[in-house]
Amino acid sequence: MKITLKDIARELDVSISTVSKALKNSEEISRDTKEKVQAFAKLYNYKPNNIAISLKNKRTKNIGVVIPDIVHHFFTTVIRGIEKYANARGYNVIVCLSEESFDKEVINMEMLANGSIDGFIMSLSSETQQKGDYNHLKEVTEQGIPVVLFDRITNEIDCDKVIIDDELGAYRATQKLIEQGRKRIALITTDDYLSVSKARTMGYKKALIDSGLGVDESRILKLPTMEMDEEGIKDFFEDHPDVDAVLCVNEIFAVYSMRLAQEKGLKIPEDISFIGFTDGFLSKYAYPSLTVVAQHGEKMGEISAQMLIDKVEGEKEEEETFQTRTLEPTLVIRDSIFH
Amino acid sequence: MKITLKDIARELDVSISTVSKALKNSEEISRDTKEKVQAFAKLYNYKPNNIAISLKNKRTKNIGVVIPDIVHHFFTTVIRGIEKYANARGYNVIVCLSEESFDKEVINMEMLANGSIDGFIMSLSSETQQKGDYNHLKEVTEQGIPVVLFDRITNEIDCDKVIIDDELGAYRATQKLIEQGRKRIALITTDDYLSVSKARTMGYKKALIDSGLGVDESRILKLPTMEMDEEGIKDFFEDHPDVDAVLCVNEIFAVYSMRLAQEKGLKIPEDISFIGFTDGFLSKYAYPSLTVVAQHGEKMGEISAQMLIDKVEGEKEEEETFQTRTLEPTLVIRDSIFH
DNA sequence: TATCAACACGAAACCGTTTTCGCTTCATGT
DNA sequence: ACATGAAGCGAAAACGGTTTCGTGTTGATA
Repeated sequence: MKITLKDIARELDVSISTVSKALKNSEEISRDTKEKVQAFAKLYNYKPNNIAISLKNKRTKNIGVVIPDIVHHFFTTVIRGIEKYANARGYNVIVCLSEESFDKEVINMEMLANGSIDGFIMSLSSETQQKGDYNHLKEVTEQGIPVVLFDRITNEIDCDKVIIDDELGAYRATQKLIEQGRKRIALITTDDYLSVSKARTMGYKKALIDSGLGVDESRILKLPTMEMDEEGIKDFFEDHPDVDAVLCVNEIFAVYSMRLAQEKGLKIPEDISFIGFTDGFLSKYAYPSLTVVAQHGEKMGEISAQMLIDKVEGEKEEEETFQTRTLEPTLVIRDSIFH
Repeated sequence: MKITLKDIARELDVSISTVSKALKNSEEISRDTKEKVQAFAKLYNYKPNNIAISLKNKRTKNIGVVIPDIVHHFFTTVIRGIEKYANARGYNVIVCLSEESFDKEVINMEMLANGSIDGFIMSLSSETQQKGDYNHLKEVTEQGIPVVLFDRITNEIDCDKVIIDDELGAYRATQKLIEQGRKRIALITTDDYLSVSKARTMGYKKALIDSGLGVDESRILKLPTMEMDEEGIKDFFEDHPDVDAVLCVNEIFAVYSMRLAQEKGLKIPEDISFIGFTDGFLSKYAYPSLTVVAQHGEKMGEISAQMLIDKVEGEKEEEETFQTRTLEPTLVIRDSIFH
């Protein structure tokens, strides 16, 4: 069905090399032959086989993206950023989901590491961060496959990294709430093994301490995972009827918390304020709309892709040098706090 | 860095064929040699090169997914379904975004069609459906590359298809609203060139007619695209202060409409009811929570992947036979209508 | 002792390209 | 008349595997 160089060569009674060169407009080949070959190729819609070229060049023009999850808005926007940038540079994106599982992460990487891709863009699964086992990443980098880590990163691996300043984001958000006179600010987060949650918790605490309010550990709810735990949040608010502001590490926790508050008859933001992380549809279309720390996922994706492709295409000569790009979070003010 | 058969052969002073066979536990090779080779391979962590195998087998074990968009929940869940199923069968998923553009869709397909993938799973871009130009699909199927179309499909192409019964979904939703005594039911949709919008509009009209209410075309708002058009919706409600229920073709239109209603002081569902399409986070965590026609995206993804892989791996002998799987939509009742 | 199967392995083709190198052929200069 | 060089093309290796077929050795058998 698909035509190859060999087919053209046979039909036109020339050698495969001649066809190959003719199609590349090589100086070596006469005008006549080139025209003949090119016309034939166009007629039969010849397109070189990517796999053969990959084998020859040892370059696939594929990049592997391994992320914990795809339904949450943040990761979705990152993929979009990666895809747009990568596509513009002629790369395809292979997406693998670890679903927060260490084993799946390992398996996915092994599948891809055997020639299918030129490099990885990853965000670590929670299980991986919890175990602290990064051997699969080490193996891959030792094989010379470039890796870019974004958002959920680790210091144990030497590679390029792209993050937002989560601590700063949480700090500013908390500060904003304090400025508006909030005194009893709760934090709904996840266990500290998630690098981002840890940083956000630190920012939250720092803001409280800097303003002289001090940290009340009981006002911090640490859920086991990023998965929604409606009961956990409900119980927390039962136990803490006095909180006047809530910072959440994602938008779902925040929007759900807002609903609980509304169901108890509280006015937002008059009685209680909310700020979340991730600037997705939920935040924008919630009622009231949610103030968030925007993570600029698409930008992160773009930058990750750029760093990876630059490394992939770069000369191997220069000794390895890794950089960490830190993006500044932005506070998007909406109706869940005072304007 | 990566070890090859040739390396092993040289080190162990045997031929490449022997190594290949030994690693596959061929009967041809003696116990001694097999053990020697296998031990060496394990020690140096030999893994066969996927690209070489692809070239030989003319099978990549990659499937190409071309969709208009990735940030909307529906497509996200479809990808997840595809990825899960495909991964379980040893396939990788290459995701390409057409971003509703005909040209991008064509370019993406051409990139992938030259050997990078074994088959396509696609949902048509709105521009493609508008133009009605499906030559890129024809070319691909004529090359013998299997295609599965989901959700946004066309009858012009012979291939496997997976859809939900959009007309039935809209019919049932409308019927539900009518049962609850609604008389002036609006529809917020997009232009009819989108296959799904067209079907949903038909279901809506059919329900109105069947119940004797009759269709008032002025109560149908056709937005140009699936993109949010806040002004358009706002104007529509200004012009139609009397509607007592709204059916929307996605969840964003619905949730935004709910907010407009709330801002005007209307009570949901006492004064006005809302039903959307797509059972995502927005619907679930909106306030009030939104009743929706669930599209079962993950299931669609799974089925699409299964149909595609079955076709890819199936014997070419049997004459081509294509099927269309129609999933039944489910009405998920929440607080935006009476229970 | 000649024959023959079984055994263990290697050579080579093949998948579809790219690319280096060498071989003709012909025109040019001396 | 003959070396020289360029023009135009082909052979072959290479990328990393799989697989078919052939071949040399061994031991058993007639």
